Amino acid sequence: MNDMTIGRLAQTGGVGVETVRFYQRRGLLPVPPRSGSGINGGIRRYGPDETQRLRFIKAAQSAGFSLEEIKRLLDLDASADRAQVRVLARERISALDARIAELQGARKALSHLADACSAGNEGPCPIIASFEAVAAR
Amino acid sequence: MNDMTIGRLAQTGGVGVETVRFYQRRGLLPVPPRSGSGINGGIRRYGPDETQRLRFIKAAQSAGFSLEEIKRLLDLDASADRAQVRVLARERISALDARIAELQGARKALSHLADACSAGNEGPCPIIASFEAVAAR
DNA sequence: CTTGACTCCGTACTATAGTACGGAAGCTAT
DNA sequence: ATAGCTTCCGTACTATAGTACGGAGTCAAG
Repeated sequence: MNDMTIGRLAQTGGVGVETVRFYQRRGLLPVPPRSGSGINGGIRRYGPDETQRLRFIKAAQSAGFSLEEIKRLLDLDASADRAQVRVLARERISALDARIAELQGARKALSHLADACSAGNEGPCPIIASFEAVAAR
Repeated sequence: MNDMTIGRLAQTGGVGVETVRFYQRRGLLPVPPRSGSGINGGIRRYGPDETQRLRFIKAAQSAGFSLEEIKRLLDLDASADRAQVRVLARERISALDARIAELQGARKALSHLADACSAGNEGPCPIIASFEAVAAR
């Protein structure tokens, strides 16, 4: 079951080997013991738990969590502090709501800009002004 | 009219003086001639155009444009290439739509997580699993 | 006409999130 | 048993977007 090398893990997780090692240094991924026959032990093996963890990291990143925050979430996952989890989740939901609104405003400004520049192919097209006309609302 | 010092400009633009200078180095803000009496001229003065430019930079940043892309937009603003403006705007709109959808998915995952951890204040609360349960959809 | 705040300038440093490098050791297929 | 791909490890480098620093010059007010 725990039979993946770091290369396979990186591959299934959709990241690079160096990224896996980077996450290990940051404490986001456990460093399994080395099971082998070399002087310093051999090569490390990984299982599906690590793959899931990698996927979680990516999902949490896309939610706007920093690696530092993700580390807190992962540490919390092992604990029993439900209240703290709720706090972090709600904080991030508020931040997401704000960010989503901001991006929707930006989208409006951009489509306004595209419209303003749609007639013809020549002549000035006031980007700064038309962008801000909507961004200001 | 063009009577602001760099400090006032930064203040009205809601950024730091060093940020203004940084933008000047990057070509995002013009460096006005120095009008003064010193050996190397004196102090630079800024007007409302620069304030507007600063606001544009912030708005464009919130739309996800990098400073490099913003520089292209500003350069384009001075040109007459409407087609190029439309391309950049539409590219960014697509990226925004994707990002908004992503954030909405993340929001769903987080509220799922908050729900899953809402009963009581003790006991395990599987962050990784409950986050991914929704993030995967 | 000096004091104190502000400007100018180059250079260096910070944070975040990786990415690359180089050599030694380990593993695997022939 | 050896060639050649991987792993392991520390260290260094990259990109993005600033932020800080130190010394010299400038400006306005008292």
